[in-house]
Amino acid sequence: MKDNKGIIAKKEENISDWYEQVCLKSNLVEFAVVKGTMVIKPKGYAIWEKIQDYFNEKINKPLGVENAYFPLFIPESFFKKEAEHAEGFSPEVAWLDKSLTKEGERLAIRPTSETIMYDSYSKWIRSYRDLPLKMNQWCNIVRWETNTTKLFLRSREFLWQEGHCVYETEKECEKDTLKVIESYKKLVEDLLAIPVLIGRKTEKEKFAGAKHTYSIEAFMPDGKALQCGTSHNLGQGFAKSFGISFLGRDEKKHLPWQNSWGISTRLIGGMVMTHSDDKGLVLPPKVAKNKVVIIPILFENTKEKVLKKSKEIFKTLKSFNPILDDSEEYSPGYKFSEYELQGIPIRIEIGPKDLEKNEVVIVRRDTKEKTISKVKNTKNTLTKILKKMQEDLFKRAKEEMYSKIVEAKNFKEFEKAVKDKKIIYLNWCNEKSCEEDIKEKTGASSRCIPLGSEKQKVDGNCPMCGKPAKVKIYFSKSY
RNA sequence: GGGGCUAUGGGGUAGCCUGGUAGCCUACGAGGUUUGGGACUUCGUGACCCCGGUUCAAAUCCGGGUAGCCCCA
Repeated sequence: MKDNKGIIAKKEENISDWYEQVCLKSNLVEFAVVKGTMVIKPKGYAIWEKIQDYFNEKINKPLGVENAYFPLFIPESFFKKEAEHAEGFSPEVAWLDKSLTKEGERLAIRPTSETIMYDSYSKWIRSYRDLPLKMNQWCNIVRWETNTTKLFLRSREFLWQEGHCVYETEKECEKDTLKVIESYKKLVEDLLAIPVLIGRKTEKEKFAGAKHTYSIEAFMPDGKALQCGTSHNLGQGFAKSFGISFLGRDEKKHLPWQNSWGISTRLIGGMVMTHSDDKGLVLPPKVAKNKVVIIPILFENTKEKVLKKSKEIFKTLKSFNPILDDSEEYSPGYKFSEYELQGIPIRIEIGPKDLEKNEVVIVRRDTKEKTISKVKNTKNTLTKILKKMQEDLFKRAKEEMYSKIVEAKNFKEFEKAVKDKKIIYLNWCNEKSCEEDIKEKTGASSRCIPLGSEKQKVDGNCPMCGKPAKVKIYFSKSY
């Protein structure tokens, strides 16, 4: 192999270089001129569209959420109506240089759209008959990070969806907030085959301005957590600040309850890190646009026969959106490597020896496992292999994640676990000062308090500060 | 937020210390021979991140900017 065509860095040795090479060389994405921005190329955007399709169909629809679009620019005054929210986001907001409103007010580029959407909501909501109001928008947002940027995982501009709903009662609101985070878990696990832990964020890590936040957390091979989706119960705080109120069934004025929730193109990065290998991208079959590539093995004497058969088979496999690479400029070996780099889940080799036996060779991208199939069974065999591959990718990643979880009973164990790139599970005091202390001493931050664990009794004292333990929680380093 | 390293055709690099003709691999275009794990060959196109300074002369030295990577908080 000529070194500079494929991936040079090794996942085990230098995950950062490796990750960048996989993203760039598989043609998902490119660096753009401005720091922290990227060009998402067709191959990368196709993955985003798969996520959008799944989301629109399986999350929006069942919840009764409609898609809409709100503006990019937010007047400073809007932004400052909710104090906690404004403070939480202030270091990351990009402001326009010019004052573009008549009043000479500064404009922010949205880091999230609560404020601009709720201004509209305050005009739209008059009575309980207007509720629930359930809207989602697909858009780009800007968070002007000063830290290191990383393709998909940490960039100054990224794409996401943000759902924003308004309810008459706390109960309805909380029910949907939970339903969304559970649906996110299903999306990430079913579609992208990334296992996640699900839970509630601590006071320190919750969304600025929220009552509480739920999140799903994935764990990358380098032991760092990747927050993959969040669902915030906003309580009534934003409603109060933005003057959203409704006349209830009792003919009295009430404040509604709200939630907001989102997933972003970061998921693409998580998927790349989780499954890909030293040969390049590995795509879970469900997100692969082209599930199959057919490579005819062409020799001088048998070329025409093999090509003809390849074309026939190509036609019967339309439902897999196959690629037929019958170009004669490259050797088969070259093509094998190329499509492995691009992450096409299945390769079919058709050569003269196979033709004689009326067979094809089917090769799985993730395991390189070869299956010989009779031509007439190809479709069935492919369906089975693709299904198995999707399951195996998830299973393997899940086993890896659980193998990394360790329990810490004292500070030393905690410290060692962070160094060993583990996910730490512990009985914890739930105090902000303790969390800040842990972050400072070890670099780890809280991930989430597992859903359902909150009702369980927690014994003993916090191993980090000695105060009585109140919750079970996960800690780790994070992106 | 603090520190370090880097930037040369589309990709990977040599040259930089000690200033003077930008070399190689790959990709790309054309031709010929090939093809079951990145084939061979001939010819050709193509580059010193940006802005300043020093100098007869800057890829090379100096200052600033931008972008990427690593480490620490």
